[in-house]
Amino acid sequence: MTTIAARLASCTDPKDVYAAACPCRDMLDLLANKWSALALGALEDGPQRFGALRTRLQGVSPKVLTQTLRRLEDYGLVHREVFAEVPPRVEYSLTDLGADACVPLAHLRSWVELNIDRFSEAS
Amino acid sequence: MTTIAARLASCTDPKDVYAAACPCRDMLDLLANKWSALALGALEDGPQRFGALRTRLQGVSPKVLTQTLRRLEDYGLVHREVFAEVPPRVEYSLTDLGADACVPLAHLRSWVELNIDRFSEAS
DNA sequence: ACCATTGGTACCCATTGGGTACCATCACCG
DNA sequence: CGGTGATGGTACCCAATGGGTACCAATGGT
Repeated sequence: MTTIAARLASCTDPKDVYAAACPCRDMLDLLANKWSALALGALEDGPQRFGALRTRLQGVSPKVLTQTLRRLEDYGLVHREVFAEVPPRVEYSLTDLGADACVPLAHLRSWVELNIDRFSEAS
Repeated sequence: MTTIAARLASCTDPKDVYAAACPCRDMLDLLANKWSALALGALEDGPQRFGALRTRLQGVSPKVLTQTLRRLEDYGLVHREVFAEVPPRVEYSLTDLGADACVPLAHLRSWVELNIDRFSEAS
């Protein structure tokens, strides 16, 4: 097992997203992802159930949503709480780190919406 | 052929990255991508040749770099200029739109570098 | 004659993104 | 007492595609 701390220590030029071996690269890959950006943004409104997120993120399949949320949970951006009820209830919420990550992601999302008219047409 | 303008018009709730059919979704997918974010950031320093970009974006393969740059060019974020020389010289530079897009992406990159220590270890 | 340089492309492969079908459980209704 | 609905997934399967390596074209320099 390789912890993030260990990888940072063994990284000759730490904290540089342009270095292939730097864990920053992995974190950028995690955040610079369509579904991650949308999921974190949705959770800014407060804790959400799986079904609510699925509705909000139009077009996402349950499998992909699960993958996305679990990955965010693994890295400490999202908290997952299961309630022992029937039918099952699972609530996802932002951790402090996740809430902080929302700031730059929100900028990115709103930049896209504000500038969509300026894009060229795809070939 | 479907232009962005046409797709925007036919989109019931325009300019919403959460709508599956909105072109904003595609643009978010374009920008919320590891290599796009790194390539645009590299070009902030001024026009760069293919080889320089390849060196800067450690770990990128030529094929993937080409794909990334061409896609950015298709959507009007990057300008590609070929000089009729031997050996060939190709310079990539930011368009005005690309330069604007760099702002939120730079925030994202620097946020990652500043907060890397706070991430949990991956499972 | 031969090599180095540059910006790719051709080809191939494994990973994985992604979709659909299905499940387990219990409350509730008839 | 059987049927139905709600919920949060997982199992399974597949095409796409991300990605790597090998190679090329063209010419100036030695």
